Amino acid sequence: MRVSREQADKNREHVIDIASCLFRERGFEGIGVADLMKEAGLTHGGFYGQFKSKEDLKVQASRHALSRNKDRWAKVIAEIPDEKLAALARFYLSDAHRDRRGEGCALAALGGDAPRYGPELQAAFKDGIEGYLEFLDGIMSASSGEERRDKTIAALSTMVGALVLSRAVGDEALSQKILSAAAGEIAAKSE
Amino acid sequence: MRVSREQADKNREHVIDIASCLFRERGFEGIGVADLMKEAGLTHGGFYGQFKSKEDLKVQASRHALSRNKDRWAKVIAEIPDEKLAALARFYLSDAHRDRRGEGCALAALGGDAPRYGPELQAAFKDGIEGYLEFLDGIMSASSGEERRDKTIAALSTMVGALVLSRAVGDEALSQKILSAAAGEIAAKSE
DNA sequence: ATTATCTATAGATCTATAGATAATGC
DNA sequence: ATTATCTATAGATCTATAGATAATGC
Repeated sequence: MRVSREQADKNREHVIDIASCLFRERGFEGIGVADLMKEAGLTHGGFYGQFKSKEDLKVQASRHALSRNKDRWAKVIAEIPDEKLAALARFYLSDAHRDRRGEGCALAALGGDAPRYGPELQAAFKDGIEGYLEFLDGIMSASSGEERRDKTIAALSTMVGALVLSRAVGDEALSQKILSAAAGEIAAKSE
Repeated sequence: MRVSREQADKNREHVIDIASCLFRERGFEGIGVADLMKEAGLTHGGFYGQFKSKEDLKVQASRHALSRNKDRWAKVIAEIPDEKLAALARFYLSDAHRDRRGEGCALAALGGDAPRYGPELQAAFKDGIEGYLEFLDGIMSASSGEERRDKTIAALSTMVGALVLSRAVGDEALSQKILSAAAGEIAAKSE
């Protein structure tokens, strides 16, 4: 039954990885500890040897998802020479991203739920959001200082809001329209 | 025990009203039927004489919240002669709105959860979002037709996204910064 | 007679823990 | 000897229903 310390570490990471997807897909309350562990190929009781509580996993899974999302952003625009923000907005506001909540942006998938939980989860989201803003600041061509930061914040807000709305309407035509309108506005503003 | 048909209607509306607040505050899964009914001064079992299921109440409470929010918007800008969109953005992106999830915009409070439920709930959100867009179209000074609709969609996305982020960070300074930056950008764009 | 609401409960599910088991790591 | 994981279960909670009760509405 017992596995090596190395394997145990891998198992824990695997649980965090699976939780980060299933929480984004079904919400923090949409999946239980037993089902999560089954999905990871482990049994229910083993969970509490690795995590303090389900809340603890919510925090770790959120940090994991936010960090992975940022890495993905960096990869997407690495090869693009200019108009980086417009390219990122197109990527973020794509059908593929909208339809894959489990792998997509944790801000859009779980940001609305974050304020209902404890300070540790909110700290995870704070760190995640600050990371995104710094990243966006780095690819913003326009202006500098406070003005740039304001534009960065507005761009992130527009992206997150549009993705949330495009997923909530449950209507393909309107959903498409929301994605393209928001992407278009961000591109126009970043010229 | 039995009350008049009129009183029964009032009771049902009261349950919907309370549910629309508590769902926004704690999430659809954050409050149970028994506690909801207790909050309304009724008993658990009575719920199923008024509603088909909890999911049914989620739909009705969402429609109720979205409709009330829109009425509120209309009142807020009724007296304002021009720069209506900027005024609405300041109202929407205020500390007061951020801190009162239970009475605030249902798109920001529950929009991220909507895609996890059935088509009837998504239809409620679709209708709500279309209502907001038509309303915003009416106060948009700039341009007309498709171009105006795009700007309307972007403005709503920015407002919803910024409110979600300002609530998720759990940090007063950053939260304030997000609200003011987004309000400023919307005002600048609507000139 | 009808029906809005009440009490009581079935049945499922959820988080967390206790104690056993068996492989690792000293 | 330690510990990662397992089985089993406690105890709480949740949705939904059954059947009783008492006031309304014909």
